[in-house]
Amino acid sequence: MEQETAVKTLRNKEKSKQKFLDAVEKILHTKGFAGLKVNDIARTAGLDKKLMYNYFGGKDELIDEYIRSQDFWSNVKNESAGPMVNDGGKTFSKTMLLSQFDYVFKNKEFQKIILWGLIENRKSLKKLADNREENGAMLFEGITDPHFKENAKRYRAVIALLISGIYYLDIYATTNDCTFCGLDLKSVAGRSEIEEAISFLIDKTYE
Amino acid sequence: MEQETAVKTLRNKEKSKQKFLDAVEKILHTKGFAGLKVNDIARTAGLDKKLMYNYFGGKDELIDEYIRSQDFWSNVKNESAGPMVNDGGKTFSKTMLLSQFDYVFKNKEFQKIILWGLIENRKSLKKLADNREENGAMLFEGITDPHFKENAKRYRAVIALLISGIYYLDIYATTNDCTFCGLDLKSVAGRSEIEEAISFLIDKTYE
DNA sequence: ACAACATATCACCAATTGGTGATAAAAATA
DNA sequence: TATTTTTATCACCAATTGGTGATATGTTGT
Repeated sequence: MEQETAVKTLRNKEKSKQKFLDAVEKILHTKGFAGLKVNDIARTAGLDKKLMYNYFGGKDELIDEYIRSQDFWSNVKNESAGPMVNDGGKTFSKTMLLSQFDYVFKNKEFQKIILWGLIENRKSLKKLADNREENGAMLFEGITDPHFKENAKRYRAVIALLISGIYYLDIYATTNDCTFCGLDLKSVAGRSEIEEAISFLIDKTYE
Repeated sequence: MEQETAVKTLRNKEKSKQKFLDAVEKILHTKGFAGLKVNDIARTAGLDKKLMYNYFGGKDELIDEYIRSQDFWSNVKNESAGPMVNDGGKTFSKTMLLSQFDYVFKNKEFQKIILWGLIENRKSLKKLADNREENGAMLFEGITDPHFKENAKRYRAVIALLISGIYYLDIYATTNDCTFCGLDLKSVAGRSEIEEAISFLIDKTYE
């Protein structure tokens, strides 16, 4: 009995907190971060905004907790952790980049988070960025730096350009109907061109 | 008399309109587009907001006119239109990309405009994008498509990735103190790495 | 059953938002 | 000079914003 009632109470509070987090995601998905107003969040959650202050401390803390709850990078790294052959990270790099290109395109919430990192300077966003850097460091220091030796930094720069380009193109394709460099980034054909270019550039970098 | 003319210009419609446009730029530079509130714009312009409605029709029209007034792409293309050697556009591509990397980093207003294009879907922003596509088409159709022939689209994809990457990295460097792929994008050293990688990738693409 | 506590709602606040009609003040025109 | 038009300011509006104290409702432990 004690356990049952205790769980019940806990579940209610947690359920309400979750409703707020879900509301953030929903608004983020539909209106973008500009639409994240206190009253709207509460209305979307179906709860009084006072609870938001009680449970999270305020809008900013709620948003921070939402961002923290989206552990995008651990998802990504697990997903793309495939066979690790001894080719200096060539296969791994390709797989990672192509996987990112697909993942970011499909995950609109992640797009908003990325965009957010270009506009605002939140702690929680910086933490995500740090997380990304840490994951990247494993690839670089463990595999590609030893392989490229004196050209190690140039390889990092290539990856930086490609990841950035992938982010930008995916977000651009989502919010714009326009082409980019004459390529339709929403069509399978256009996206294939980008994928081939990614693969091509990695190959050339490893030559 | 000259003094009368001076008084004349004190009450000048065009000058007042310009004050509003300047206010948009100033706010865009300091607070970003989220700070573009009607009252703030009027206060920054040092004029009554009513004039904004009289002269432009409203905030949106004012902003559209500001965006239109920033003909970034014609500036860029004139700037980077250097010597056009007969190397299939290799030198031109390099110069253009490196020039962009520098230009966007220094021009914070342009960064905001680019970001804006990833968030909102304004007519005036679409027009800028169309402008960019038109300028690009001249390079592609006139020079690189004939050079790369069946691989023409892959070259376009490479340029798309590099331009996008340049945009993203420049904006990222401005709003974040964090590194990207272990590179400090604010330092001369970090930026040199990116520049070398751009040059390297173009070279490889033309091999 | 009952006190103590957790959960949730409500009414209300001050500040800010976008927006407008009335009107003053200057300039142009007659 | 007197009148009309342009330029600019002011006062005010309704709606929305973020935020809080008082209070109700339900749950738990004794």
